[in-house]
Amino acid sequence: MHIVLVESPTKTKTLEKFLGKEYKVLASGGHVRDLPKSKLGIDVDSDFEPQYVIPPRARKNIKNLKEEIKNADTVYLGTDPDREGEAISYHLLHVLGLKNYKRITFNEITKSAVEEATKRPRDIDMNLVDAQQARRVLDRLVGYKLSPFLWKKVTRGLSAGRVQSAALWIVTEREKEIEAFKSEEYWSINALLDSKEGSFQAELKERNGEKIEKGDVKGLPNKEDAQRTKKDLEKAGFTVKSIKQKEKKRSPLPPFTTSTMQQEAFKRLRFPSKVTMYIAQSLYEKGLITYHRTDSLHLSKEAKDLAKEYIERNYGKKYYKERSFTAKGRSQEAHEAIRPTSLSEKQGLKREEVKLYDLIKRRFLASLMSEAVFYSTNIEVEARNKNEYLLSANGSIMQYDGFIKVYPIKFQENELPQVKEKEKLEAKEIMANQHFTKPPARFTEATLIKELEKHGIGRPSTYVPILSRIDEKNYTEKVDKKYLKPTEIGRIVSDLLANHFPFITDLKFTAHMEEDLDKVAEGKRKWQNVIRDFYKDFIETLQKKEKELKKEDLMQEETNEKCDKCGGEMIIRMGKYGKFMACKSFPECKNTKPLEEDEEDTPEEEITCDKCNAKMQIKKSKFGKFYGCTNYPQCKNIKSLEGELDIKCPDCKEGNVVKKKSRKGKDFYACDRYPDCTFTSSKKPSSEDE
DNA sequence: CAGTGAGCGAGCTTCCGCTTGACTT
Repeated sequence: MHIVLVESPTKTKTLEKFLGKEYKVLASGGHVRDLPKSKLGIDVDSDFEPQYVIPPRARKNIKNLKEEIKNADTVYLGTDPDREGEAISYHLLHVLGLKNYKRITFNEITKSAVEEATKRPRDIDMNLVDAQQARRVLDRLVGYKLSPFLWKKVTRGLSAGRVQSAALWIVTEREKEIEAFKSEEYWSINALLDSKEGSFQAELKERNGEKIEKGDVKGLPNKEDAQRTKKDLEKAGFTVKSIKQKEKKRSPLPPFTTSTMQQEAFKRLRFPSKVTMYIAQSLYEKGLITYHRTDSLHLSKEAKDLAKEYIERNYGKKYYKERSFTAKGRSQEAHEAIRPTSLSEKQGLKREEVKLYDLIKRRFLASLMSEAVFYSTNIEVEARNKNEYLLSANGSIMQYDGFIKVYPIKFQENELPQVKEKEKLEAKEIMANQHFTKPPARFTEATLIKELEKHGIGRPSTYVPILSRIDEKNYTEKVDKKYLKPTEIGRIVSDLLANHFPFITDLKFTAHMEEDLDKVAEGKRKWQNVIRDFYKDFIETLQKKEKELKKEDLMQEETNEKCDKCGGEMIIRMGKYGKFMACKSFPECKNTKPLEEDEEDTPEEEITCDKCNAKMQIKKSKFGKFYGCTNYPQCKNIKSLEGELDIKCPDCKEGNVVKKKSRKGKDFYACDRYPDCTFTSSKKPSSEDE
């Protein structure tokens, strides 16, 4: 009897089928040995010797494995073929005290791949294991040294780490960009032009040989300029200058990785990353898709055959196109891309599972289908009056759908009339439109993951935990249930780290680390030397900053308030949820109180409650701000903040129209006499409409 | 497309990357 050890329990049954009765397949369930949770667990004075322990979670399984291997002839270590997988094998070897073992790897769970693997066993690659150890030790040193620094200098319970702090910094910097952004006005001009064959729209591109670009304030910066140009164009003569036509091909996107699956599932299905991964896990356990935590784009021969047969049968031969995908960057290629394991109809799936499965299937099929072909036309139009102008119109028609048949994408079809060169055109209408440049958008879960992946920060198995982390620590919050915004404490932590430990917010740090780890994996460097190089500078700045930075300077502000318990001074301190006022003589006096509301939250003029005549105050709720009676909870009267729309309700003619937010966060307009009047509208009713 | 309001914080916290089942009442 031989035993094969793998990482995921869901693989064991399939493998047993392939390997036959001589083999029993068991799972480690991830890592089986790690640094202790309660202390650093690294002897920094003794060549960074790690002190590994078996985490409580793994104890039971290890006990079971020990029992199982007792009468095994050979133990095959079949963990994933990457850095972490190699380390898991190494730890299994030690924990189980294996003598008779062989290391085998396979990139896909097919009979041939697995049989091949057992024929070619090798030894454990200690260089690869060392690269993992270096990664682990570095992350531990950074996390377990910087977090306590934050406890001392800011407030208890905070955390910092190579990955989470980079993520937080990205969110914080974007917020600063948005705050610093100054919106600028610009105008665009479009002409509706008549030709013999029909009319089309062209956009103004040049004036007297000077380019007018969207958002380029030098072009048409204001209404005056736009109106003057519009007037000039209205009396201008228009001529077709040139017509360019060409075929444009559009290629399908590669099949899903964890990251792109999360992005598309959010875009197309509105699934948060966590939900996507939960559903994917279930599909994987049912054997319907390949492994869902992967950064590989690889498709096996079996996968391509599957797609070929399906595409040719359902859409025709010319729709199939064989392609090979390789991930750019640093994919560890332990698995395939995410794809369906078969293409037969699936039954008994939950509604959400169907949706995600369908998306995965379409994306996979599309990746092996032919390009879509568009016929695109560009018409340039000259105009002349007081000034000379150049306008341009783009048309595009899909000639052949190709992959778009199964994976619809957004594109605009626009057919232009068959004009001829030098043809005179007539302007039916000249339209001047006002625009404003927009600030960059806040990150969503999906776009933040994309950004992290771009810099090689984090792994497929950690994308969701990273998001949870910065959320649980109250470093970020969601705006409109979707956009990430740093909280006050998030900003303080991000700025502190960026100012004093710039390596951690340097997005290239991880990439450099990976280069070093590669050298370790190739046997060109000792892992301890990589760590030592980093640690020397790190611990030096840490010690320097410990002395230099005083919590008082960072966090405490004086106030004019007196403590109403002991009469002492009140100061502003920092907690997990932001600033608050506390008595200076803590811990003798434990008095605290919240800070005054922001000025914008106190009404400009006094509002009195029309039920009990008490004052009303601005309150916040999950649905936004509103006026609440200060007599609460005795008087529960409330008023809407945005009563100043000055539009009478078209239904009851008594109440005022107010803007509200639905549970889903969408704006709508309603009567403020609700529930007496139940008028609603998604658009703003006009005031003249009486 | 329909409701609304806190008040805590200040001695044992914390990392990243693998992987899922759950000691008992």
